[in-house]
Amino acid sequence: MKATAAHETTAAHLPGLCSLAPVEHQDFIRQILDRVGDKWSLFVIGALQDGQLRYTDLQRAVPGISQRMLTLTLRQLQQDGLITRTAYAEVPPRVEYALTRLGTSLLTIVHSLIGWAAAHHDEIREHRYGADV
Amino acid sequence: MKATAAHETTAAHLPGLCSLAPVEHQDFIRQILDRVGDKWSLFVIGALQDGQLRYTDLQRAVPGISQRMLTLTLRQLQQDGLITRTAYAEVPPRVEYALTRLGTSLLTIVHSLIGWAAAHHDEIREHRYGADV
DNA sequence: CAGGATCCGCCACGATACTG
DNA sequence: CAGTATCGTGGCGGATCCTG
Repeated sequence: MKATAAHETTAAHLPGLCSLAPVEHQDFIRQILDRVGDKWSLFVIGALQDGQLRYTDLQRAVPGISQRMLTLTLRQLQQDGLITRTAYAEVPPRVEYALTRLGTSLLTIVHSLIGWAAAHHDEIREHRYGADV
Repeated sequence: MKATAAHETTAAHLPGLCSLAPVEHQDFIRQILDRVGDKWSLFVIGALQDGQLRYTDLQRAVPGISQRMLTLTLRQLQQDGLITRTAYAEVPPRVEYALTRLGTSLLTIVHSLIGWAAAHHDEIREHRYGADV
């Protein structure tokens, strides 16, 4: 309400969390973050970094993932254009999944994140489990 | 890559998702990912990028976050050594939160992720909501 | 082999009320 | 102002069974 609070730069049109991004992109950022935060998507992407894999290969490549989650994750990733799905009309059926260019570009980011995690691994652990070393 | 196709099939001690990282780090990666994937932590970190903020400032800076979630997120981030909490024994009470060096380094990664999201914003949207534009 | 369909437990998260 | 305590819920994700 009241527009007049112009000189008050506070929250109104202010970056907000938006220090990160323009307000218009916020919910989109949220979506991307949700996807990235998905329990499995990054692992699936990681599993595909060396080339295409079949469904069962992925199951083995990502230990602990359930069929349901694998299927769902794959669908989401495909829908976002991060991976491709190629089904061959053979018997037994064969389906290959592979990263798209977009997916590969995301992988780059993921790598730096993993790299960061690995680099500060110990540092964080220290903080978590007793900072006294 | 898998060229040699050793008799020992890959799965057992194999990289697994580990294309991403050594097996020993897997659960740690998971933890980091969980934190990054947190609904709010990245936004809180982003809000702090321009300097320290107080509790209520953060509430306004991160629209939609509840007190409960803000408190929990802050605690986690602090425990991981990503932010610092400084309480002043005044009345009314005042508490300042700020990024640590570690937190700032993570912010860099986050920025590239946000940057990626912004850059491929349209591309992903196309894929999601009907690829026909 | 590559998935669909279904049931269900768990806990992350939100809303609300209270406090030092 | 800066939290804590408590309750309720959605939906994420696991397990299991079924199919083309």
